[in-house]
Amino acid sequence: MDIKKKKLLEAAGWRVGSTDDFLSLTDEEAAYIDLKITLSKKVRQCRERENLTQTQLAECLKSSQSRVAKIEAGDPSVSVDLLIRSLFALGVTKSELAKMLVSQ
Amino acid sequence: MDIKKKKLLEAAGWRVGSTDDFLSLTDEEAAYIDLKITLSKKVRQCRERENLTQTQLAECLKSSQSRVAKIEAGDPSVSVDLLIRSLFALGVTKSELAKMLVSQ
DNA sequence: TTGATATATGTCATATTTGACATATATTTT
DNA sequence: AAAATATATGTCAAATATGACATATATCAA
Repeated sequence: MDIKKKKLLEAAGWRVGSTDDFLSLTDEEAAYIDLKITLSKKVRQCRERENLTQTQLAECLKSSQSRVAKIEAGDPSVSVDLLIRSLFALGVTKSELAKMLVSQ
Repeated sequence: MDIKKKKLLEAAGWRVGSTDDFLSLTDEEAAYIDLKITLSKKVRQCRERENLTQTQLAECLKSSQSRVAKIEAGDPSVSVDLLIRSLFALGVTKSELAKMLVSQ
């Protein structure tokens, strides 16, 4: 059993029991989940750096506090689109985004 | 945002920089569209480098040729999620993805 | 402790994205 | 040239993501 992949899924909020789905997680699926986790952590980091509450960031995004909470929790219902739009709303540039990907 | 104007410009192969004035986009909207254009170009680049047809890539993605065409055309109906999953399916790593963002 | 504020979680109707299909148009091969 | 192959475009039902809401649980100051 691949512990790394299991931790990826669990951290992302997926229910990982003893299902066969988990075992067949491909590299690209793992990379995708890994990316989402990375980005979600960065959103929280950037928001706290700007001293914003989740509610305030939600206003910038024209979203809701509960969705921002899900963004930062790496909830499976949150798309990479929303994660990246959140970072852009926090003033992150494309090259800063690139750095975020390599610096874990 | 005006989806029709966006699509018009995309079909015409618009460049970043002129989009701001023409569509009066916010910085974050411009950054988001710029990112999508960058990624869509990279998908085509990577696919051709691998000597795959759109149909073959579609098989890897469990999608369809027509959607791959839309991915590479930067169609507004295509999410960043799908763009990035396409790149991962083409074997691109997270750090390579990061380089793509800065090298344009 | 209490109250105030911030964050987390669950649900759901609506909105957006999706693969699939038909078909048009290039592009290449013979 | 035609035939074969590749790519583009439009449409649509189904799948997925979304904001909004209720409410639970922290966190912190008075």
